[in-house]
Amino acid sequence: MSATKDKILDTAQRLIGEQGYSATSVRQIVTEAGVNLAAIHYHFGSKEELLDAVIARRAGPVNEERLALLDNLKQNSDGRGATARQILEAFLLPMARADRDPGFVRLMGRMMAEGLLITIVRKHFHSVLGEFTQVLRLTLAELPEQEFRWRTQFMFGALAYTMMFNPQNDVLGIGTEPGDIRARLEKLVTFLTAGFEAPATHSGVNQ
Amino acid sequence: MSATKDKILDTAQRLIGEQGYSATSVRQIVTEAGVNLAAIHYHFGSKEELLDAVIARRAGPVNEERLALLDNLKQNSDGRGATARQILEAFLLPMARADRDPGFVRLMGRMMAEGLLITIVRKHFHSVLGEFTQVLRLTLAELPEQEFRWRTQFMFGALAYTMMFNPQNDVLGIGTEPGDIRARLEKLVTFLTAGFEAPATHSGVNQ
DNA sequence: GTCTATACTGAGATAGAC
DNA sequence: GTCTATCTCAGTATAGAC
Repeated sequence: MSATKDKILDTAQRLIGEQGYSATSVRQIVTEAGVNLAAIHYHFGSKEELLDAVIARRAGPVNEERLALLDNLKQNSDGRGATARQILEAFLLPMARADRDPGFVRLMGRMMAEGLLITIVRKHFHSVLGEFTQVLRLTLAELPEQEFRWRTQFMFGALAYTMMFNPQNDVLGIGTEPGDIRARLEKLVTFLTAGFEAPATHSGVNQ
Repeated sequence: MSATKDKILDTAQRLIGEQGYSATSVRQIVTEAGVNLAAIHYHFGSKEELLDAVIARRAGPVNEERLALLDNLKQNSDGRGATARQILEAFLLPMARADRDPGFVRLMGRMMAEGLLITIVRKHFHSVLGEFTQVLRLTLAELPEQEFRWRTQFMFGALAYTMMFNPQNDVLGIGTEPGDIRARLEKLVTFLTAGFEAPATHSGVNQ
């Protein structure tokens, strides 16, 4: 692994996390990394594949910890299933481990929020997400299917906003303080647990 | 108001809502609208000001209905304040009125999610958002300040994802059905109400 | 007042010299 | 492995036709 490659990965993660994918040019990345423009094409093929490499570099450990925690839940909660809170903690808190590399958390939030290159995000997280929604579905078995799926969507939106939050450009202008990532995600778990456990919406035709 | 201007506004709203702001070129907009490239500069000045005009065209009625509903709540809930659910309904459901122009809802979701041109979104919605968070803060007076602010962030993330949802490019791949926008937002109100009313997170140093 | 043709700068991608 | 030159397409700007 060349030093050039690492410098590009580090710089790309930082700049894309701060500014977004589209707003970050490869020319800015190579300038700040101190390498040549064509180096990105040589090492990664394209801007999009560079992003893929940035995510691939850090996604593995996070997913491994998630699955390990989920396995623990499956074994220790014999009889009745794990609680929604336990499942959500197992899914969300491993991201806080990446706190040693906070740029990765922000980058993932950006990617989930922008929604354009979501195929790359799915490539690295789709299977583990499927495992979690399956377990969570059993715990919330009484919830109508559409209500459950929409709540999963709500979770992702809230998670994306939480991860990409940056006090420097507070999108809401409400003065939220960052705190460390773990404290953030713990607040999110509280919020989501209550949301998922709420009784189903009683509405008219469209359930 | 020229027909050219309207055609540009309609096409821009649709394409940006579907593809995102950065992924939509002004050349694509003028081609599909059947007008000349320079028309965007002539009528709006720039791509960014075009987006501003698209939002300005629809934001007014939504905000007026929001404030009217909030005023009703203030008057009818003498003694104790309005419930969190009532406040969230007054803030979220007026967007469903724009269901007659579903492209606007999707566009707003995109803009909130992308976060790059959030200054434009804030320009049209910041003051009404401030009114709502103020009223909601009184109802949830016992909640620690940081917990309340983070929950507002969670709300925005979930709202952005909900509004920009498009079954054609389901970002999570979980097969969520769209339903109509009102049914979606009602489910979101249920979810958010429970989340906001949850007891504060009991944690260590970082409250 | 509106619209068109055209040119300018900077982006990502790529071929080929070294 | 690295760099220069160049291609295409993006947003923008302007001169001038109607």
